[in-house]
Amino acid sequence: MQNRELIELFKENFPFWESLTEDEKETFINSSVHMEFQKGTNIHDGNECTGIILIRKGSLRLYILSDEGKEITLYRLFPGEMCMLSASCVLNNITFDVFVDAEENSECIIVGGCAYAALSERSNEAKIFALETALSRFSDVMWVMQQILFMSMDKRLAIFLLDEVSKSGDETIHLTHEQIAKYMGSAREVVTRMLKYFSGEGIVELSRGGIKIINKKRLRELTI
Amino acid sequence: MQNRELIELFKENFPFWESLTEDEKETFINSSVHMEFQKGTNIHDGNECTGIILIRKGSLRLYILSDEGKEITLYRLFPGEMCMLSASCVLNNITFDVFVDAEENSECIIVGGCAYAALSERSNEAKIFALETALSRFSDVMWVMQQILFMSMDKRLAIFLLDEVSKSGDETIHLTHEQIAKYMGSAREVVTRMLKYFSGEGIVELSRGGIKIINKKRLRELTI
DNA sequence: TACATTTCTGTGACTTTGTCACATTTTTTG
DNA sequence: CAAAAAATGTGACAAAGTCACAGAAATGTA
Repeated sequence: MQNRELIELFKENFPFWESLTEDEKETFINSSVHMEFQKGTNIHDGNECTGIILIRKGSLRLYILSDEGKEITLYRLFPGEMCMLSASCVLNNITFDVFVDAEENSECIIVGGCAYAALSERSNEAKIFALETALSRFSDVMWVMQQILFMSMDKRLAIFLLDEVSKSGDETIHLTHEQIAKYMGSAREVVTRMLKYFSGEGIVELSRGGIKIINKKRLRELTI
Repeated sequence: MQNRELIELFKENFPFWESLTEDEKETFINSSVHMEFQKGTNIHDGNECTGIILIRKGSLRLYILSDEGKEITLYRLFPGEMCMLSASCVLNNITFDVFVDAEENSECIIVGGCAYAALSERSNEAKIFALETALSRFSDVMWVMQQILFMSMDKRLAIFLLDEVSKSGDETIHLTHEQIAKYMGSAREVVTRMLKYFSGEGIVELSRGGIKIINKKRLRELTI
């Protein structure tokens, strides 16, 4: 990737970009790397400070992990979005560990956490941006938690399926039950059973690796 | 409360205090009120922007609430602590509703949210302070969520009881099963049953409104 | 092509946790 | 002291997660 392009990207994504000195801009650019990740690989594991991840292509999944290996997906990241929680050394207030995996073959720009941390010592704008970006995810996470803690499986699954359809524009969702379970913080068998029930009710049509929505209205009713 | 005392309090609690102009300080003081709350009353309900709550005496409980009335306690606030999530108009990034109740008869200083919001438009320090304060609770909430989502009841209850003892320094915990269930995001019957089991194992001794820890070692083993 | 392997789905049995209904006990209050 | 309120105890049941394993579909490989 050309520097030209990188600068364009930073200009779009970091509102404080223009307020930086030429030196600061250069340091910022030099501390950034372009990386490609194969589908399924782990990008960040909560230990070291990976840095700020800007997604260019593909998609990432951010999740927490229990000792027993259970995963709860907090949110997913798509092109144009940014992952701030992977830059632990920028955010001293964040003490919990998150994990980030590539869901698809993905291309990212990673801005070194330490470089950003140093910058945010000098620039209030940079600091505020990091805090606001992180804090805005707090609300996303609370939405996920409220779903898991307060809603029944049928409702949650209905919400998930409708969400997927509206995201991709495709009436057929190309995900395995296992993947859906991970996204929903549930178990594969539970998803299988509920999908089978939906299928029996004529709401969806199941095939290996695919779920076709055939009665969106019924599905919406379930989300009420 | 005297202004003198109030200024002292603000100096201690707001790191940016000294950087304010005399005018700003005055506005800040004028937008603050001293309030007392009876045990059990609701202080903030997620609708309007109550403001920043500084706890002087007593204790508050911050929780989320489902449509069906189920509560999940996110954290509790004690004297010297501050509640930023009740100042929704300061934090545009926070879109979820929290509720705050007085657990005990409590005394608080409430700083008007709009006044703070106006200040944080001018003062980066004030803005950063609000963001950092809010963000630091993100980690607390994640700890609660990890407990609820990943740990078994016996372990969670053991952690809770030990926590209570170390907080109060009293070997007897003066809480009802109902209260404990609310703090833990569980049901009263579940707490009753588990406590009965603990009691049968000789770990605790039960009485109405009280739980005496008699085998702390066993309790600690449960938390591993 | 044929066979082995991997991935995905289906299912019954069981555990844990939460819900509901109601009984019993203890404390508070008029 | 009686009545009401608050706290606790308990059985039956429901929902969701876990475990074990079976079978189907896709993929890889000789």
